[in-house]
Amino acid sequence: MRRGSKPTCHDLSPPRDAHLRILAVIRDIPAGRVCTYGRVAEGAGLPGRARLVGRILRDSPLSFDVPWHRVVNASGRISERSGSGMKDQRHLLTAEGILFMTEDRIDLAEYLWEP
DNA sequence: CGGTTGACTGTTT
DNA sequence: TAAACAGCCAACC
Repeated sequence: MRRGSKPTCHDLSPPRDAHLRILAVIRDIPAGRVCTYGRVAEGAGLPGRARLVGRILRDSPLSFDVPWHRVVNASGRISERSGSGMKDQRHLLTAEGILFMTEDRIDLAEYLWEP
């Protein structure tokens, strides 16, 4: 390896590393449970950055490999987005045995998983 | 380089 | 219970 000069990908933590940690946390959410954006961020060592979690699920192609549908907002609702993946998310959660408390709300007291 | 945006959240009306 | 507000910060003009 060339000694020199170039910083490499293992030095400190570029934003990129934060993305991977967030995806790693989401990957650990067990079936039949959910986690909130804020808790995922916290579990990744990034307190207060819930929006970053949402951004990554929206932008990163790697999000296809994690149970993205188990991430809901702090109100126990599915966050709105440009497309209509919302209905799919609800269907996936229901298929895992999660029951909705009301038309659009999940009971976090029962299903919330914490990293 | 500065303003806008947004799969968010806790607090305050 | 619900809406409005303020704080948040990386990505994107």
